This record gives sequence, structure tokens and C-alpha cells, in this order.
Amino acid sequence: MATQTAERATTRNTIQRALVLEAVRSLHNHPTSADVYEVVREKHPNISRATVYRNLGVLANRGEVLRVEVPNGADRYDFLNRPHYHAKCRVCGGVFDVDMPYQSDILAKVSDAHGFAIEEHEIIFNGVCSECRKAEGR
Amino acid sequence: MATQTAERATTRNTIQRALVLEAVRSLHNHPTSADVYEVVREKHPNISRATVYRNLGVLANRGEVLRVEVPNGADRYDFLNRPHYHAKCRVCGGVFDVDMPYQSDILAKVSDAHGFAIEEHEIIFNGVCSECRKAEGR
DNA sequence: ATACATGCAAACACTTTGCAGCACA
DNA sequence: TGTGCTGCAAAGTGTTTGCATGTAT
Repeated sequence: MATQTAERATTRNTIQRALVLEAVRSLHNHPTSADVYEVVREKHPNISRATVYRNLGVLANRGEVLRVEVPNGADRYDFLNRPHYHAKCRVCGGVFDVDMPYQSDILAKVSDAHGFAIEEHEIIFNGVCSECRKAEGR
Repeated sequence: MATQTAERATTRNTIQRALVLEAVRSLHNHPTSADVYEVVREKHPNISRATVYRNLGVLANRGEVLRVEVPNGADRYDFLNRPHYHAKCRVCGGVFDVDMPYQSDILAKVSDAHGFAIEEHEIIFNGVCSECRKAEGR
């Protein structure tokens, strides 16, 4: 009887998982799974992409990394915990943090969500990053 | 000389392009390219997916339809012209309009975009739609 | 007539999955 | 010592592209 609700059946600390977490922590520019894969491979050459994907998923579910879903592009991951917003460069595809206070009152501005239960929100700014502006010549 | 700057080299009215536009206009729930493809195929059975994609692109560039890029999901298209925001159901993947005034002052809240030239923004609410809430039992 | 557009199939980018064997707790 | 995890390969989505042919202008 009452043997603890069998929550979270996933808790094994493999080398691969540790390396994936370490890689996300060390990469500060919103690495894609491919970026993480490359970094981990330096120390553990025969890790598979599948394992990287699976572990990024596990870590994201646990809240140890943040998954940033980017329209038309690979998912990005980062280690920042507080919610923040992103900007995506339409030239190079890069993703950058934007300094803007978290819009905690934004829900109040929704006049009608048609019965939709909003759990979180995301704001993405589209434009051109400073590097690409220089390169493009304005 | 001076023969008009050769802008937009693409302006041919094919049946396929007209049908694609008509399909987007007739579908009111943010159709994906696949939805559009299915509808067009009823009238023009051997249109190819490539043509649908190409025409959705052309129409979006011309501003005749609005492309809604959804993270982790196919692009959606709609015919509404005024800017508005969207909600994405994490259960069924559906995309819905949200009634919220356009946040024209949002740029002023960005304290530092790090040289990024912001051209537009998008807000996506994530959660569960009313249909799926019923189905899920709460 | 001629260039843009189409249709087909193959290629592409990103991610997930089935399965046999392995290793952490 | 069992089951969660790994590696591999194959499959799955969604979209783009090369090329020969077709067609709107």
C-alpha cells in the first residue's frame, strides 16, 4: 500500500548525460543539438546524436536546461534559468538574448483566448544582428 | 537607359497560384502547407507539393498571405492581414488566434538588443486548447 | 518566343524510434 | 541484476532544389 507515487522513472547519471549538461553549460550562445554533439564528441568520440537528443530532452524536462524552440530552425538550448526573450537574425539564423523585463502582466492584456489555457508565453524578435548588419553594409 | 529598377521578377498568374491563394482564403484555421495541398488537389489533382510550397512563399513575400512560423511544427498560413498573436496547443498542435491588442510599444521595453535591428516581433502562447482540455478531463 | 512556373524525384535538415546489448543504481 | 540508457541505423517530418518540360505573357 501507498508505496510513493511512482513519479519520474528516469534518474540515472550516465557519462553521456553529464557531458551533455556540461556542454550546454559551457556554450553560451544558445547551442543547437549539433553544437552540443560536436563538443561532447571531443571527450566522448562515439556518442550518438540520438543520445544527445534524448538527454537534451531529459534535461529540459527536469528543468536543468532551457529549450528554446525556434521557428524554422533547430531547437536551441541554454543554461539561463530565468525566463527571457530572444531575437533571431534572419540573415545568419543566430539566436540572441534580448534584455527586456519579463512581461508578467501580458496575460492580462489577452481579452479572449477562446477557452485556451495559457501556460507560458514566448516573444521572438526578428531582424538582423549587429554582425550581419556590418557585413551587409548597413 | 534607366529602365525601371528590375524589381520583382516574378509575376505570372498560373492556375496553381490562384488555387493556392483561394485555398488559404477559404481555410480559416491556419492551414499548413499540407492542408493547402489537400484542398488544391481536389480541383487540380496533379499539383505537386513543391508548387504549393513555392507559391505559398511567393504569396507570403507579396504580402497576400501571412506566414506564421511555428516552433516545432509546420509553417501555417493565413489570410488575416493585421498583425495578431497566436496560441499553440501542446496537446493537438493546433494554432489559434489570440485576441490581444498589438503591442506596438513593446520595442520601448527592450533595454538592450545588443545592436540587433529589430524588424518585427511575434508572441506565442503555449498551453492547452479548449477541445483538448475537455478531452483530457480538465 | 522566352523566361518564369510546373511536376517529379531526389536531396536536405532536424528529430524520433526500434532494437540489441550495455552499465548504472 | 534488472531496467534505464546507449549506439546504430532506419524512418519520419517538413521543406528545398535540379532538371526537363510546359505555358502565360
